[in-house]
Amino acid sequence: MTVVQISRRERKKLELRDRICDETARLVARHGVEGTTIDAICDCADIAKKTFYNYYSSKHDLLIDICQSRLLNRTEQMVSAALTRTSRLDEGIDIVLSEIAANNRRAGKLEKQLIDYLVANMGINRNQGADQLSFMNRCFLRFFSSADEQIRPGLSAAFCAEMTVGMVNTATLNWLHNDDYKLDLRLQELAEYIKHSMLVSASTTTQ
Amino acid sequence: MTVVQISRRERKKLELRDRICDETARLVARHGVEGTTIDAICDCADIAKKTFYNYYSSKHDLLIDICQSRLLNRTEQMVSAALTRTSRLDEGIDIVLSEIAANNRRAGKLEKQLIDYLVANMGINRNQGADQLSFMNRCFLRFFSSADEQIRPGLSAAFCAEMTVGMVNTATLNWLHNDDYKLDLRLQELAEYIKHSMLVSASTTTQ
DNA sequence: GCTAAACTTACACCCCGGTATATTTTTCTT
DNA sequence: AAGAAAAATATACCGGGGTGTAAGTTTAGC
Repeated sequence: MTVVQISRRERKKLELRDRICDETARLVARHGVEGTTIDAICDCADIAKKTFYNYYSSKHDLLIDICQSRLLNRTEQMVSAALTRTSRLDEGIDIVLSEIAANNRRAGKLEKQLIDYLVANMGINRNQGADQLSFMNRCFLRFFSSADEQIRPGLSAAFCAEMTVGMVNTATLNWLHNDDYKLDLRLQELAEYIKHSMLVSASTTTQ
Repeated sequence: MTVVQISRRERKKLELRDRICDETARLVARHGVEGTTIDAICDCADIAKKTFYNYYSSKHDLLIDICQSRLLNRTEQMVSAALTRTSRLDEGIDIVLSEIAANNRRAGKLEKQLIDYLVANMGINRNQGADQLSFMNRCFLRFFSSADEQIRPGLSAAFCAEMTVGMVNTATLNWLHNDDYKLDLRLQELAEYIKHSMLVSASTTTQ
């Protein structure tokens, strides 16, 4: 039955990698990104420093990995889910942006730290790995490309995707560093704006 | 005649501050931001490390100061200049975005390093000082506020300013980390988009 | 079971940003 | 010209990210 062609060695490696991530997440939730040292991570995960560097080439690498699994992939899934629920981009935009708002609203300390790290380091590909900004761009590119005909003539899917990412990011950043920033309202405003300016108005719809 | 109420002490302090900035700029142009160490800066400026920290509280502080004087203030002046040349926001947008494109096109290594640092650290106000993102927002807010009546009904000047900053930043970031990115074209596209979607079309104009 | 390869470990070390201390030099005041 | 205040200095140090080495441990495959 179990065709899992995975050796004990490989399995243990995966487990350890997970443990490193989990312990790091715990520490970041408690002490923030800057306050979380590699040594502390190694202590908690009960490994030697050198072992850590067998798994991640740098602290940045580790953090991006955590962001990828806990934020970026989630966003991608959200966008995909929106596309399966509707084939109309205007509805999709509403769904996605309101979900982003909801996620941020209920974000705990860990999530806020991660969002902060991620958005602030957007486009920093210190390492080989694909950078986060491109990831988001591709994610929204898939969204807009799924229905070119709903995009306003003159605009390209790539342009819409890039600018959407840029606007969402800037709103998120402003929210993170501005206590009285109303992210929900801004994203709602943004959704209206995007629908109105990037998409052809669906003739059969509200007002 | 010379009413300059500035003591030798104050003058020397200003000179030294300038020297620190200049030497840092030279080093950054040659070795990048990461490759420029405080020790190297102190060597070049011929001061003790402790003296450096009398002038700047951190490396970040210094870099932001350099960015402020060489990028942000320039942008602000550009926006102001655009407003004196025309009272029409659509023309202003064209002027500003094409100048940003031109500036980036002829940016040397130093400028690219600074833009990179600045955009990547947008919103990171590690220190007390006003952060850079707010600065840009205020800058464009002044722009849009100067002629509310030209803004599309339903949109606010604050919203337009924020989103403009976000879109320009994301385009800049994509350009920095993507060799075949056509920033000129994107910014042109963006200018058209902004004019069309944020501003009321001036009835007396082209097509 | 035995061996080779993969992996982990402890420990010492480098680099860099930033701090502490105690002393000397420069400038301002009068 | 002398004393006070401010600034600059050399030097040693700390903490954290990251590396190098040489030995020890686990695993895979026979």
